[in-house]
Amino acid sequence: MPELPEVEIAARSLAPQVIGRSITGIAKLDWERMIDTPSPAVFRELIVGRRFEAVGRRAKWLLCSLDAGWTLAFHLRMSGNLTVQESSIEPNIHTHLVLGLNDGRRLFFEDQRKFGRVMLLDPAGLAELDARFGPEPLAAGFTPEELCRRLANRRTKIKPLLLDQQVVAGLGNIYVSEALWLAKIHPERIAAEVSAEECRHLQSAIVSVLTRAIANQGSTLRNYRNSYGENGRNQEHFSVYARAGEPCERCATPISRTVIAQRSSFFCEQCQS
DNA sequence: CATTACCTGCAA
DNA sequence: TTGCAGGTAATG
Repeated sequence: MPELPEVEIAARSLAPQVIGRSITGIAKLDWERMIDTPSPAVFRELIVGRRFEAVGRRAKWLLCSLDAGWTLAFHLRMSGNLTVQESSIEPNIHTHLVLGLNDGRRLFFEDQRKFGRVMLLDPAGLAELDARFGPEPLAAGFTPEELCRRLANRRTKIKPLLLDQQVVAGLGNIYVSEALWLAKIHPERIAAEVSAEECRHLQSAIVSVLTRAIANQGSTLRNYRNSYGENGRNQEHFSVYARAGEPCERCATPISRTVIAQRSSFFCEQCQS
């Protein structure tokens, strides 16, 4: 899926297209299991007439603030896409939710693999969601010291630990591999054994990898598009992800691929230790 | 910690 | 046909 940069770009591109618009109705909903909460019946009832006031992000959730304190939350998981389409465009078989907007356009939630989720939250529900995640890596609170504290005493490998959304919010398989390469840390290192200095490098590597990905409009491997339907370009700038066998850009050693905690991991065995 | 489940499509 | 894919939750 979309990781933090892709969700951030999805939110930024969606915002100007929906803010101030109201939801006139549900034009299509053919996979009710994607509505996590409330029940699909209640969701159908509450969503009509709601007005978009803001669009943001927390971890990998895209959050639409609606009137009356409601939040419409989307998780794109592996293959989800949110786009705004003209009234003449018909949804395809992978578009499972279509919301009508009062400017005649429609918001499409397309999701080939059907892992995506939608929630309509009241303020308490939103607070509960927020509490499930660690710090936002691009916010002021994400300091080297904060990251160090979160790695301390953890006997697990650094790579799966960084995928844990309670440790740092929004990282996924691509950007963890990229950040560990930039920080020259081997993905199988025990988290607690990462030194304070390495931790500082890792914190700054996470920030720069994510910042660059956002500047490049996110990474499009397969399904990801922004809310105008446009591809990201960051996949052209990967240093290690999906580049097994290609030369490391620092030392020319072929990039390795291995499986750590059931996920593909890419790294340079020469310059990451 | 690992395994399985959730889904579909694509490339080897 | 098999394995793999940007994620996460629920199991041993």
